[in-house]
Amino acid sequence: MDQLFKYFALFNPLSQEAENAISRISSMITSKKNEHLQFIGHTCKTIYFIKKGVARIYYYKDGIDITESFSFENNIIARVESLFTGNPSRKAIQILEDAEIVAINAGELFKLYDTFPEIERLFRKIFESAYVETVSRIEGIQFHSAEERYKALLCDAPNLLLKVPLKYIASYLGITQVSLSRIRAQR
Amino acid sequence: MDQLFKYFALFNPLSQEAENAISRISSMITSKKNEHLQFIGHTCKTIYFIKKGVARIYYYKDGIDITESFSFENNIIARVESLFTGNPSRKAIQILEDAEIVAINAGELFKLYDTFPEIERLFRKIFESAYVETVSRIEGIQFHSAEERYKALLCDAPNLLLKVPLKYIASYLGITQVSLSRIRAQR
DNA sequence: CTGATTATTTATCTTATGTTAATGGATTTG
DNA sequence: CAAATCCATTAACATAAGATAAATAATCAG
Repeated sequence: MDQLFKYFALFNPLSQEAENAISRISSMITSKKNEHLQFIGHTCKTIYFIKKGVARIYYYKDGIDITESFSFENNIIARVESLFTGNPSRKAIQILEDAEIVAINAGELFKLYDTFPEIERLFRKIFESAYVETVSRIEGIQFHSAEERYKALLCDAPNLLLKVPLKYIASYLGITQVSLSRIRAQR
Repeated sequence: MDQLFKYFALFNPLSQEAENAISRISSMITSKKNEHLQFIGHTCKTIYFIKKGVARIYYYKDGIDITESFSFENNIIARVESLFTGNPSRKAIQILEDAEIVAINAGELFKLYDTFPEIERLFRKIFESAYVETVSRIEGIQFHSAEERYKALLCDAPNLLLKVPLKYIASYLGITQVSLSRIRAQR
């Protein structure tokens, strides 16, 4: 759990009691490549922290598997469109590289908000920063070609290539794997 | 201010004291078409609530005016990428239809978070829901043509057309106004 | 080791959108 | 009120990004 609390401290350091409270509603999971953490149709009731490994969120668009996002070590992953609305999610979470994960029970977490304003503040800040990232991703999608986005992605996450099949990267970029191959081929 | 507190109550109803505290750090503004609420390069220190009128956030991409978002009556507008980071914003806020606006001092508001957890919770929820909207907008941009996005936009905000010049809608959709005209022409 | 999955290559084709330019209507402003 | 500016439409043409299909090569996993 230490690793998790170090990550939290980047946003809002917690008191010992708050950390204990979070520990109590969390569990450690190990999961192997290609396994699912969450399935399509279920309502999201867990926030995951990736200690080690890689995961993605994906969904089906017209029967085609689309990767919405990747998450690496030392990051949170959650299907916010379900977590914050209570609606069932059309999305799934899948492990792409053997992973160690902390699973935080979201229902219990939200209850902790009442007794620990510092915890509410922590997650407010975490999701504010995720929100800001998402806003700037829109700009990237709308005004850059697939090639530019691919290069930007590599800058952002250079080890992505080592860990993730290209077909997932292609769908993340919004193109076919054939197109991605072509992009990679030029030089 | 009543209208604002009704809007707030949709997310998290406030106590009388909390409402008073917010009133104290807010001011009423009226602004005419084409005026600016916020300029490029300034750090965002205000959250606006639109009681009446229309506004947009825009920025320049390669010298071209791009509309990032529109906001209508009964909605919040803020440049979150600056508000949450403290960085100067590359974006501006402009009024598109004569407006009455409540301006909330963000610095003071964030201080209120310490004394009024209910206010922190309120804004947490407001921005969580904005975040969810933004996530789904990405899907719209990546997997729908400009034509589909235009139609979806009209569904979403039917009175947009009456209030906003088409050139702004075009840049919001990521296309030129010539292309938008062509899309509108077919039937 | 062998079948299954994944990646690459090539070739062809589609189509959405950009660019430029001309026009007429609307709106602002001196 | 007239001139000037801005806005939306239309047309003609260009183009380039990416889809699709099919065949091959490489890699992975049981």
